[in-house]
Amino acid sequence: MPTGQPAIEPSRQEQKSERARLLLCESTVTCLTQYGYAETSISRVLAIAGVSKGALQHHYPTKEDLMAATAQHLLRRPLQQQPWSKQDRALSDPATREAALAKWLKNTWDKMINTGPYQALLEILLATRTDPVLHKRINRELEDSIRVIDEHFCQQYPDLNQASKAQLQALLCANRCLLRGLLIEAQYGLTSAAQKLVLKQWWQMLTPLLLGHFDSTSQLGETA
Amino acid sequence: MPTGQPAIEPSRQEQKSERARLLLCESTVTCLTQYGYAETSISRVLAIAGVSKGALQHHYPTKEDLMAATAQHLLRRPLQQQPWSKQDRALSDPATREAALAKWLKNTWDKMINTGPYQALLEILLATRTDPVLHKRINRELEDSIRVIDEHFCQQYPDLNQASKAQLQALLCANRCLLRGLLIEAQYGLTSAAQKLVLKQWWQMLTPLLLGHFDSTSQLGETA
DNA sequence: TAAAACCATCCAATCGTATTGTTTTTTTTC
DNA sequence: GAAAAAAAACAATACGATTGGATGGTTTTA
Repeated sequence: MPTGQPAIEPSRQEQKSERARLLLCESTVTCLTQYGYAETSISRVLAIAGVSKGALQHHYPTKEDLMAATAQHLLRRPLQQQPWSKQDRALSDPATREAALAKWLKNTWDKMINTGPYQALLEILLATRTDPVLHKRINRELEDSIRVIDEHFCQQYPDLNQASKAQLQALLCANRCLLRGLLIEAQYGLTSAAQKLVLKQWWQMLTPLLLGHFDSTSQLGETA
Repeated sequence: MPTGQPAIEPSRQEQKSERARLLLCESTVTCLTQYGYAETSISRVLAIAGVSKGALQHHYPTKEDLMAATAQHLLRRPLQQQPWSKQDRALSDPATREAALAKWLKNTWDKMINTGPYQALLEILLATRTDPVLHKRINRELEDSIRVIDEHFCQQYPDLNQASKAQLQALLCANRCLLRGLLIEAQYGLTSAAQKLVLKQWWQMLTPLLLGHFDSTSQLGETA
């Protein structure tokens, strides 16, 4: 039935609109990674997208609308990040677990943080510090995004008590922070070898603590 | 002898000039922390400093000059950071060492990273990613600043072989990165308690590795 | 025919910089 | 050592370019 449930298939106009919005957001991302937040202007985004000013203003009336939409676009991207293993629960073997975790850690850096889109997101994030209006528009989605990722990670653990979960979240937060900071550090005077060494060292510190919570009896590095 | 060696005491004009430059740089810092890089304009700095446009342009002809000088001003600040102990070498006792290190770690966060001036520096650093000209002007001083801090830290160790030093530098870099990332994370949805937990966890992971290099025999978490 | 998508142009405001003039300090010269 | 010339510090204003946003018209889709 073509029109059995109305609004189930997007109309041609809706498709067009969505494609246009996507193009604009992606152009904004390109602009942010290439020129930074301070130098990201409406006209520059327009030039990259190859559309007119009126088109942009039709979809996103103000620059703030465009930025909020772009942030949303960027935040929804990493949620596709795979968990430890494609198939659920093949992590009964400790060695498998460690390998899967190592892969996840590496993946987080290679495919999530150390990428153009994340640079763009970082530009927006830093800008929101001094832009309360934009901050308010993005904050909720941002917190949700983090929560989902953390939750997703924790679900790999069979049964997690409150204290263990708190520590895990702290470790995940630390991981985010370190990688984010490393992305910035990598801009100046950090050789590729030095960067690898830092990552190796960090993962070496992190891995046993993350794996430790699988056996509820042995909890390495317990806090308090 | 007042004029024994000429040009030893700064002339009145030089004093005036230096005071003006300092005022301008500090106003720029205020502007950066308050409004961010994108919203830091000449006129805003002028308003904060309370001087005329001509005055600024006399000391710093272009905005880039002002930013470079401000970055320099900010980079020279943290070098006053104290080492582990005020007096050299009172670290023979392991317990004293640990206490001194804990203090140093806490101090690095409280007095160096988690501050307005560092926020300002971070704004400039992120901006340099997409501003090659500014990047080039600042890069050397930036690298030097890091190197000095690292070197200063390593000097606390009596005799350090090459491998140990490499690991120490990786750990110090990781520390910088994590704290920098935490500063950004703290902007959104990170409770004060959660932040403390992350810091506590991180310091707990870091401390034994940093202290391990005092005894050249036992090297914890050795790499490769 | 109405609405959505898109385009071309215009607008006031602000950007960073250049220009010119005034005041203060330093240097030169008698 | 005081007057004159030079230079530095600072101020006021002007300038072209660009900013984000507004307006009115044209094409496409419903």
